[in-house]
Amino acid sequence: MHAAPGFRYREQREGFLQPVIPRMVLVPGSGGSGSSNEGLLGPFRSPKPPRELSLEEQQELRRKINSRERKRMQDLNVAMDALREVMVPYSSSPTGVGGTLQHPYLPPGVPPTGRRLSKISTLVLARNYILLLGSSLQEMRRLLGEVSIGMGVNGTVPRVLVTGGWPFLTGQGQLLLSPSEQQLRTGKCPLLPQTAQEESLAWGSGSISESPVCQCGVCQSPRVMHVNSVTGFPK
DNA sequence: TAGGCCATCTGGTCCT
DNA sequence: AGGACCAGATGGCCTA
Repeated sequence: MHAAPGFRYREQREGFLQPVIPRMVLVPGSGGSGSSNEGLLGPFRSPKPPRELSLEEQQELRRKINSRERKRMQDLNVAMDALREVMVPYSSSPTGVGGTLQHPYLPPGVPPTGRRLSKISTLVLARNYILLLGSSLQEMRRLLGEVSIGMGVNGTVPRVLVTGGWPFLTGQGQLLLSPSEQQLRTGKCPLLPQTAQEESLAWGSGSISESPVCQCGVCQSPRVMHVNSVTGFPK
């Protein structure tokens, strides 16, 4: 495993349960999410406990529940790591050919930190990546359409590229910019819509502010993550 | 030292 | 009944 700064794997320690379980049993109404049944003990806060359990049974049950939850979160982290592996080339490469490599999903001038992506950053970047792929696909379809029309050739363009089969952005709100275009727009996030119309299409209604840059501070990426409505991938 | 990020525990809710 | 999922609480580690 890699050991990027700020990255750690917490060891499994089943003994960690020991000081926790008594807390649950001995401190009525402690911890948890502020349920209204304060005063009842541990896992049996429901109005009618199904059946009596000994202290050992309670502890065993709590161990099982904790273990399941731990496993669930670990599985989630495995999936998150798998997603990171896809995003890592775009998040942690310090250099590229001929000098620094611009992060394709971070605004120009914002260097990758070299640290492991946080969960939220991973999700935001992955989302932007998907949007970019969709835009690229759309652009490719458009170019292929022009080529096929210019050549007077029908049926030679892969059908999936022309007719769809994968969600993508349509209309004038294309987020795809060529590298040269991106460089011309230094200082702005390359994924930002460039016009009011694009703004409306990309962010939908109810976006948060007039600032062109995401205010979340995660990656200074587009505001799409704050849009209330489901991301539009019109067919 | 404050803030960010994370793992874990815990109780509640929903589903099978 | 048991498992999955969720969100709040808590505490540890790390970085600026």
